Amino acid sequence: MVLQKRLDYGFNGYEVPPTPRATRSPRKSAFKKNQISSFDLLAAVAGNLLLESGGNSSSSSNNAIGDTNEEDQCAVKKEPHQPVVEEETTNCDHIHDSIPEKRFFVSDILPKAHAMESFNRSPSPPKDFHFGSTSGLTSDSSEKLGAQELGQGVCFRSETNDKISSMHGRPINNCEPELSRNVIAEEGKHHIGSSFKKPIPPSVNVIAEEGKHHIGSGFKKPIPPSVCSDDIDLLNGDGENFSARYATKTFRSTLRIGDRRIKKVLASNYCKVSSKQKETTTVTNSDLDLKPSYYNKKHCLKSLRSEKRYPIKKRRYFDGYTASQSEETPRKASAFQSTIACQKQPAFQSRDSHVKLGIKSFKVPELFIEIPKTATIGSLKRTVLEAVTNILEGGLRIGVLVHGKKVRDDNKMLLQSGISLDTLSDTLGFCLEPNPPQSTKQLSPEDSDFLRPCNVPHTLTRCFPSQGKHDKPSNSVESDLDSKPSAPNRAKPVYSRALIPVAPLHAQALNVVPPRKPKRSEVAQRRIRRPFSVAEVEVLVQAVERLGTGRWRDVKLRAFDNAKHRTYVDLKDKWKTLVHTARISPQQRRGEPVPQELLDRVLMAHAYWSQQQGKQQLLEGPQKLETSLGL
DNA sequence: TTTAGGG
DNA sequence: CCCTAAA
Repeated sequence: MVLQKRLDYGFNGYEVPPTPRATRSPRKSAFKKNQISSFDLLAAVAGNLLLESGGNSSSSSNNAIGDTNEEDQCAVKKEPHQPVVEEETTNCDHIHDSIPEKRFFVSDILPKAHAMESFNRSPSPPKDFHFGSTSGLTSDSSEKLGAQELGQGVCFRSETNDKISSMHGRPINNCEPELSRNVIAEEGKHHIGSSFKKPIPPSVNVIAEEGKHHIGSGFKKPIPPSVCSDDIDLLNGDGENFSARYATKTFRSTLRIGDRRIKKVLASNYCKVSSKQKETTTVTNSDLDLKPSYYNKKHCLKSLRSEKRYPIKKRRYFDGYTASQSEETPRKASAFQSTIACQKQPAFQSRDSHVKLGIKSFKVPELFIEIPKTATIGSLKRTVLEAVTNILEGGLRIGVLVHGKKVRDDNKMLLQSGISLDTLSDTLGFCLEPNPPQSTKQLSPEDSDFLRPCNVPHTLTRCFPSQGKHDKPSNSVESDLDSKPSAPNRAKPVYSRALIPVAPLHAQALNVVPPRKPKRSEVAQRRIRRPFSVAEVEVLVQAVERLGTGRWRDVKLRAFDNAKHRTYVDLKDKWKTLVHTARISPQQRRGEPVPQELLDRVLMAHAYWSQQQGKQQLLEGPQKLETSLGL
C-alpha cells in the first residue's frame, strides 16, 4: 500500500520516518563534538588531542529504524544499498572519526552538479521509478544516493585533520611574536575585556586576508581619561583637551560582523567580564557595584565599555578629519605606524612620582564589515559600532613606550628601562591595543568565505597585529560554494564617511559610570539575508525527500553541514517557503526562480511526508492508548 | 537543543 | 529571518 503510493509518484529514496526524539537524543552530544571549537583546536595543537571523543557518543541506541515493522520501511530496508542508511544519521560522528567518509554537502555539488546527476530524475518523476522492484535502475540510483548522501563509501575529507592542520598553520601574530604570546598567555588576565569561550567552528579561522569588502580603518581614537588598566594609572588633565593629546595609530586586523553569532558572543562576554572581574579581586560579594575595593577596576571596565562606543570613523573620514576635534591631528597617518606624541605633564617631585601620562597611540584594527545593499545609515552605524565594540570587548593591551620604543619586559624597573622619574612624562608613553585573538573567533566561517577573495592563498601576509588573521587551508571544510552563489549581490564594500564621530567621553565619566543598557546594536544583529541558490534548494529538496520534513537537524547535518550559515531552522523555513512557492502561481514568485521540477518535487515530498506523519500518528496513537490502558 | 509555527 | 513555546 505504501509501496503503491511510492510507485505512484515515483519516489524510492525515502527513508524511514523519524525516530522518536528521545531515541535520537544521544546524537546531540555527538553533533556538538562535530563542531570543534577553537579551543578544541588549541587543545589539539597543544596536546595532540584528536577528538576521539566523538566516537564515544556512539554506543547508545542506533535508533536504527529497523525496529519498526511498517511495510514500507521494510521495503526500504530491502534496498540492497540502503541498509545502513539510518545509521549514518545516528552515528555520523563515528564515521567521522573512524572511517573515511564521503558526505554529501551542498558545497560538494554546487560547483559540479554532477553529484546530483545520479539522483536527478527526469522532470517527470514517475517514469523512472520502479521502487521495490529492485530493478537495476532503481538500485543503481539508490546506490549512488546512498553513497553520496549517506556518508558511506569514499572518503571525502577528514574534518578533523582539516581542522587541525588549519590550526597548525595558524599564525597568530606575524610581526610581533611577543604579542602573540601575550595574547595567548595572558588571555584572561586582561579582565578589561574577556576571554571568549564561545566555541567557534574551525573554519572560523579562515579569514580573508585581503577581503575586498573591507572598510578601511584608520580611526582616530580619542582615549577618554577613564581608560585605564590595572597596571597603569593614566592621569589626564581635564577632559576638555584630552582629545588633543591622543595620537593615532592604526593597524590592521580583520573583523566582520553581521551575524548573530556576534551578538551572542558579546552578550556572553558581558557576563564573563563581570565574573572575571570578580576573580581578579578579592571581593567576594556578588554585588559588584558596591564594592569599593575593586571599584576602580570595575569602573575602568565600565568606562572602557562605554568608551568603546565612541569615536568610530572610517579611514576616509579620518583622512579628512581636521582639528575640529583634535588640535594635533596626525596628518595622514600611515596606515600602520603613526604615532603622535601627545602629552607632557609635569611630574610631582615626590618619592612616588605622580605624572600625568597620556596615550600615545591607539590602534584600531581594520574593520571588515559586511554591508547589505539594503543597509541604512543606521544599520551601518550599528554594524561598525558593533565591530568596534567587539574588538574592544576583547580587552586592551597596554604597550609601554620609552622614547618611542616599546618596552616589553614587564618586570623591568623603570630605571632599568631608561626611564627616570624626572623625565618620565617626557619619555614614557602608552599605547592601547585591542586584545586580538578572540575577535577572530567571531568570524563566522561563511563570512570568511564571503570575504575571502578567490584564489588568494590564505596565509598571513599582513603585518600588524594580525590577530584577526588565522589562516586556513584552502581546502577548507567550509567550502566557498555555499556562499558563493549569492555572494556577488549580497553586499558591497562601502568606503564612506558614513559614520559620524561620536563625541568623546567626558572626564566626568571617571566618576560617573553611565549605566549603559544593552542597546539593540549589540543585542541583536539581524543576520544578513542569504537567499538560497537553486543548487541549495536542490540539495534541500533531495535531503527532505529522503529524510522527511520533521528532521531538520538531520537534513542540516547531512546536506548542509558545510554551510555554517544555514541552520536547521533556516532549512525548515526554506522548506516552508518552498512549499508555499510551489503552490502559488509562477507569477507570484519572487527571487531567483526555482525550477518547476524542483517545486514539483517539493510538493510531492511534502505530500508524502505529511501523509507519513499522519500515519505515524495513527500508528502511535492507539499504541499509547493501549499502553496507558494496560497500565 | 530541536521541532513546529506564527510573525 | 526572527522569536518562542514545547518537548
